[in-house]
Amino acid sequence: MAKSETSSDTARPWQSYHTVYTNAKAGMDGVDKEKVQRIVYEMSKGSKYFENEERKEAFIRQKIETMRARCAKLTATDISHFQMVAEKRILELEAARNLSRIWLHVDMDAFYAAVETLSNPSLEGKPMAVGSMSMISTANYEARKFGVRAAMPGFIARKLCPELIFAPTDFKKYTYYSDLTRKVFQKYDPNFMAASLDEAYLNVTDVCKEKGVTGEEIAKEIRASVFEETGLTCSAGVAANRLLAKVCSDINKPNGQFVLPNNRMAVMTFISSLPVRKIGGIGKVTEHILSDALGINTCEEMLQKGSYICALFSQSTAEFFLSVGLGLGRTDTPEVRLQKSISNERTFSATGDETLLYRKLEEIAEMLSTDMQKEGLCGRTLTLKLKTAAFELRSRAVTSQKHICASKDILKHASKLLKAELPISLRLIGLRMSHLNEERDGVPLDPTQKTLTHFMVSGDASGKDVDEQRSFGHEAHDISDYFVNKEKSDSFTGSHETRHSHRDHLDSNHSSELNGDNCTFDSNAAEMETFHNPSSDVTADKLEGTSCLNTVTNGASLLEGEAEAVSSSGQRELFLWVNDYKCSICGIEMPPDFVEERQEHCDFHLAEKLQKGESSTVFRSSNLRQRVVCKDHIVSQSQRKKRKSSPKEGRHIPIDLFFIKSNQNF
DNA sequence: GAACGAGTTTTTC
DNA sequence: GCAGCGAAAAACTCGTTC
Repeated sequence: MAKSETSSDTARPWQSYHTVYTNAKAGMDGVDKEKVQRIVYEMSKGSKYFENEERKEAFIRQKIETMRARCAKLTATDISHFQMVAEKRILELEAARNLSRIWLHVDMDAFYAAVETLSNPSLEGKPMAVGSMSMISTANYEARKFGVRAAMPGFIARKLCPELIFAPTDFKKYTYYSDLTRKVFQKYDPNFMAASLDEAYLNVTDVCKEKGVTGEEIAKEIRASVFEETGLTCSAGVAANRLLAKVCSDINKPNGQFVLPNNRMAVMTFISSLPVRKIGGIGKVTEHILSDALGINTCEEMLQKGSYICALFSQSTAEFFLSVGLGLGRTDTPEVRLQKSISNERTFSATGDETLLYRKLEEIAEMLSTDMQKEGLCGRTLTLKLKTAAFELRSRAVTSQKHICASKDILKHASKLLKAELPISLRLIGLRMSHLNEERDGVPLDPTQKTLTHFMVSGDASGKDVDEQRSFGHEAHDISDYFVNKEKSDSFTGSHETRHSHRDHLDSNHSSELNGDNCTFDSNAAEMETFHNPSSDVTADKLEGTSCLNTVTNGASLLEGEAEAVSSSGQRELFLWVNDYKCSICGIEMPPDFVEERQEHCDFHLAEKLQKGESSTVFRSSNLRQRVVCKDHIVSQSQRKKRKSSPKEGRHIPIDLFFIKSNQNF
């Protein structure tokens, strides 16, 4: 089943170099695949990229070997068991087959390239690609004849086709034309699903009924209409579900369509010989695994080897493969398609220069923030993606309790993550925000998250006062030393380099304009909440860095929220970190960056008081508001793993238990 | 064992 | 002449916590 190293591999080493470029794409039927593979191999070998690809390839081979070994270990009883499992699942899937819908997948032909040709007719008939020397986004059909295609580095593309003309990407233009096509789609399915700028799924069941026409006729009409509106051609696939419609739209590309009748026999015949790679969601790696571990190359074989699929893959993956074997796909239109994450990343010449790296990070944070604000999104989990000079990928994430979208907040957390990875030589930095909601910054904490802090400050656990009460306008934050130093050195402040459109550039070395906010303390970054008590001047004292907190030597520490003031029975009692290190109540020492542990420690003392029965008056009175809390809960899991909780950990009260206890006191 | 978070992998254009 | 391989999103896996 598996491909073993043969003598031809040694004689023609490029044959075992798996790239995505030999996968048949529309317009590439007559391409000399071996020649393309050889050129790609020869231009790549010896590079760091190539070495990394080889590492990845070896990893996949290992995975395949493991799977084959697992297959070999399956006993006859195992196989018969999994055969039954597969058959049962196939019957269930078959019972749910829905052939009542007519789905249309519309795919614009070489979209970016076609738009470029439209605006520059001299490109007509010439091989051209949209992109740059480092990477191309798409190629027209003339270029595809040479093996040039999307996701190929420009320098390889030029080697394959020396006449190749490059056009820079212009997303504004593509968006404009995309909008024109969408206006057409809208007429046929108001709930059409845009898959990308140049692709959409339309449920035309209703419109076919209304007009008394077939899916084929609607497809023709739509394609004609798109051409009329844009001057661009597209291809369409018509089938009973989205998965099949997508496969169908590729069959008669460009400027064609294919209709798969809505009957089981037609679907099964169509799917039987279909290579698995044609299915959306099955890419280079899955194809490789299915082929080399299980000998599965066509969709039909998914069913034939159902027992092995059920034995080797997770339930959801097995189910997907079996449904592919049956030619099943989604037939519904999801009511809401919520975006799960939003990200921005940039590649640049590999560097270990920390100043440069921080500058890049800052640019990306800025771009991400802009994108998020455009979309009206805020997120809780920030992931830093890094690609080392050796092309190895890493990611580090932090999850905050608060949804954020401001660049200064993003940068604050991103800086911490990056700082932990230094020194490092990088060629890419990316930032991704997930756990999105659609509300703006400053949303209240999720009321289901019953943190002690939240409970205390809101009084009624609703959290509604949190933002109103957040009053520190001049906090220091825990941003990396770099930004503090940067402000001092003024190496960026006041520079007014142009900010370019982030989508159009690879390897752009521009520096974004750095406004004062990014260099100075920001108002939200420390996430410090102050609840001012008219009878206490804690807030004012802190702001002025005087009197009651003068045991803390470092003024900045005060502003970082490293002090806690707890009021008890109207009598002010200070709880703070002496010398920014030592708990004033029990004397336990904890470094300043143990933010979460410190918070936990504060909570512990507070809970201790409550347990001693000292709490009721505190909670009943408005003095509750005078607690100054440090709420920076944002600590990466990796950091958490490294650090152990305070020695008092054993006495920590589970938060839910605490709620029960304190509610009893009310 | 479900939910969640972090980190990795895969796919797509 | 020379070196040189992207960006975005989501799924998946695994460990931790409750």
